[in-house]
Amino acid sequence: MIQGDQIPFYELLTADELDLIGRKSNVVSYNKRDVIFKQDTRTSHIMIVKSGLIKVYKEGRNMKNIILRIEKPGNYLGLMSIFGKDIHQYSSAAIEPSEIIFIDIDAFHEILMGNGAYAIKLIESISNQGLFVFDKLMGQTLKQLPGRIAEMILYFSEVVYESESFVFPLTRRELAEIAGTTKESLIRTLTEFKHDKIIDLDGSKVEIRSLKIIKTLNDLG
Amino acid sequence: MIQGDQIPFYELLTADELDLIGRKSNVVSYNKRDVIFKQDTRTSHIMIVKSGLIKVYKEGRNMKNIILRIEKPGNYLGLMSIFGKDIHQYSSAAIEPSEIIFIDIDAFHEILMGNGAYAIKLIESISNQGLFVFDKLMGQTLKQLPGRIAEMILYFSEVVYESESFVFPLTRRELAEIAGTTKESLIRTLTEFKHDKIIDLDGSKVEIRSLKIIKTLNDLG
DNA sequence: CTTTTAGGATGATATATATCATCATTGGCA
DNA sequence: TGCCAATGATGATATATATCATCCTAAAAG
Repeated sequence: MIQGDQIPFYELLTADELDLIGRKSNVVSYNKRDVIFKQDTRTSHIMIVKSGLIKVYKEGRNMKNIILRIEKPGNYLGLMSIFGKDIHQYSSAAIEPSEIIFIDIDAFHEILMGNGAYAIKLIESISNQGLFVFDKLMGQTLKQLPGRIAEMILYFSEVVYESESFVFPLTRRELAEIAGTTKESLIRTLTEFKHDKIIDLDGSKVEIRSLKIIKTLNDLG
Repeated sequence: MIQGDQIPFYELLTADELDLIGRKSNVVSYNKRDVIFKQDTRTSHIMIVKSGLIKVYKEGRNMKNIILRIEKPGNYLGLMSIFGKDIHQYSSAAIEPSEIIFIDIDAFHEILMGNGAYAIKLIESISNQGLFVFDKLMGQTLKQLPGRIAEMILYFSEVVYESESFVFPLTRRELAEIAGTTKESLIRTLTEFKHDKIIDLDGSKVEIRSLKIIKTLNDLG
């Protein structure tokens, strides 16, 4: 069942609007590795992450992907494609068991038409997603490998898990797809960080030992 | 003076709303190379390009910038920063004599609050800007130099000038900042393209001689 | 239960492109 | 008018990181 408070910025919605969403939506469960939507397919619903963790990625030719972001519960999924084109411009898949709320697109439009404050919140949200990719583009273009790996570690630490110790939820190959490199180069850099006592690394378990150095690497490339 | 039809999607605005914008806005002229707003300053107005050509760029340390997009008349400027943070996340400068319409941010908010259809258009517009950067990120990450230079040439040909012959409005250094490389590498690749009869190049004058090869380079990286 | 496959790790090698250096040309601007 | 700084062009060299190869382990598949 859908609770009102699972909808982002629900406090800006009236009881009627929340009720409309309740009637025009449903929840779908996914297992680890299940694809939620695939690049180049038509958009059909507004999606919200209810639980779990989702990777959003773009698929390139020759099997090379790049992971754009990791979505946590309480965030919209695929908004830019839905409003920008009506073909998904990227794919998404569950990286742990997850639930997604699907909302009818017409009902959502109806709400936006009548609720300017909510529309503005959505504009803010999409703008921030855009700015996030700007930063990622800067990182890719100007930083070299250690800086980009530091950026990836900080992303998990500050954004995804909000902790200095966590477990990578992805394979080395996928981590490389976040940092824009190959799995070999990622592994090498990670073991270097380990030898230099910047992080503790045991399999996928990570503990940041010098946040300062990580941040410096991230800042100075 | 501001004409209603200089406002993007003005057809969705009422006479009253256009009048409000007219009263709450003014036009500023810029010379070539003038900075319009600078990264890390506070956002203050909604901006629309009335005439000219604007580069939008992010400034990195050690004097390395990357140019995100070229804005033409009839487009908003800096929207993502205005709605996302309230500090500009990138800079913009005129690359030819230009005029910018500045609209009071509160008046604009007021319109958005009451005009859902317009808000949705804005959401669509910002979404497309976001998707554009996604694509750029893909290009930067997965393509090598010739592919990125081809991408840059296609950008001018298809988006900025809508013609297969045009004049680069930027220096080689700036062109390199679009393609995410150094000016030397850009120059080399451009002269290669010239020798391979893919383009004619005379100073900044460009004529695409084989659109097919350019597109193949762009697609296959 | 064995075989295959995917992930992780590490070394050797190749290569694309950045960096450094030089020189010619142009265009502000003093 | 003449000078200095910016731009464009090209060659030589350095280097970061991709690519290729191999090995080990664990999990999936037959």
